[in-house]
Amino acid sequence: MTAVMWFRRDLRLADNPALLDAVAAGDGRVLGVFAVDPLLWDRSGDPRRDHLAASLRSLSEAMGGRLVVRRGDPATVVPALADEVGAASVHISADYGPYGQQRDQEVEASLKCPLRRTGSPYAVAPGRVLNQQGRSYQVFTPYFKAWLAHGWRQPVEAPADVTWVKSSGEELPSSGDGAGERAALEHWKAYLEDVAAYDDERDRPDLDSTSRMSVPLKYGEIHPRTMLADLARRRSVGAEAYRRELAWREFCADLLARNPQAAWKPLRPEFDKMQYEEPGELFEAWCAGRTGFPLVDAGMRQLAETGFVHNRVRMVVASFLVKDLHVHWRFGARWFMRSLRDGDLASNSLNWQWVAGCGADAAPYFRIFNPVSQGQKFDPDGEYIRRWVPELRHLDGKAAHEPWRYGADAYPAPIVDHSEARAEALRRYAAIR
DNA sequence: TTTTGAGTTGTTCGA
DNA sequence: GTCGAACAACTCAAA
Repeated sequence: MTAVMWFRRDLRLADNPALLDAVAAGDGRVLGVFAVDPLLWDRSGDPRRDHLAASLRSLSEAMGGRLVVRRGDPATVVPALADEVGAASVHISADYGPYGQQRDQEVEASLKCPLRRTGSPYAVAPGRVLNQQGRSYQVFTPYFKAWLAHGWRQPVEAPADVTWVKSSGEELPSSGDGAGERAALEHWKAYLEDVAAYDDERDRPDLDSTSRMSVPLKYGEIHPRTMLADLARRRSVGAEAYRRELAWREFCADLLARNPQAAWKPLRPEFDKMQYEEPGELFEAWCAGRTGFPLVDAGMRQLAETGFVHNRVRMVVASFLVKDLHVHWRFGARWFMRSLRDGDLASNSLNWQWVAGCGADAAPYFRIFNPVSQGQKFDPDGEYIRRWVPELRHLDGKAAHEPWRYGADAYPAPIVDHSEARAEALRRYAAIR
């Protein structure tokens, strides 16, 4: 017999229980497939497409070049391959996103053999952490405590003996540098040496001392269970703080699984009445990094140039769009999803909602980031600004955060008055209460 | 059953 | 310059 392992966002061989099940079901003979879904591919920006292609290349190399990549609707591609090899079963790691759940049901309906779900991209699958009433949590801290108490299994090894079954498929790009399971593990092991400093330094975009694990996690090049096992061996405040961030990722996935509409609609219904501006010139200035606020522009340019933005800066640019420009968060969320290499629907949408004040355990409406003071606080020497905004490289130290005081002809003037914009945001929030 | 205290990331204002 | 208060409303768990 042969089993099919349908890879999606679990592009690794180690710590992959679904793959172990496929190997067992196929008695060692497994056909590994990745279906390039045009619906998802066309919606992704270049950074995600590039990374996915490179990661598939890396996975295929680890499989002796036998990963079968086919382009097309998974509901056609996967059953066709299963027929081709007379598969006993098709194996997946469960997807809890709104699109993925529907797609998997359609594939299941088209298959002649069973679709077996084993594991998920999370240490604790969405829907497993429940309060005493048997419902999902709306507040992070109690969720976190229950998540810790729930616990997770230990990582599992890569399968020892697999005969990867051949079939025809698309050519993969030749370069897989920096992507894939091996790169993810090497990067993670190196980062672990610094995780103790995470608590103190993670908010500093100039130091760039975050783990950068969002991309490997997005594609499942590593499983969070592997990371949690490593963190458990390191008792430090930094390791504890890092574990909390992994739990936030799972909290977001849990919320989205239970509220599929939360991808683009506010969780709190009163926000349907919130007054927003249509995205126009100001929105375009935000996208392009030409708002005249150095920290906002540095972040948006880092995003455009690299497909990544430091976490602290993501909050600042998001707050600026929603609370200074009064544009609906979904436009920002959509821009992020197109631009980010690590773009994950659950983390992206729920964190935008958190900033906008309409999500679960959301930031209070009166918490409005001041882009200048955030810059002075978290980029004290202005280095992050000078790295991404060349027009301001002539300004020393903190002066880079207030170019209007020190002169910078090539740089735009602020497109709004922050103090007035803040007051307006507070008025609009008051109106829906 | 009811009450109480606590809860990711901030800013401004006035003493 | 430093410091505390105010800026809501609601969920959840413990008492």
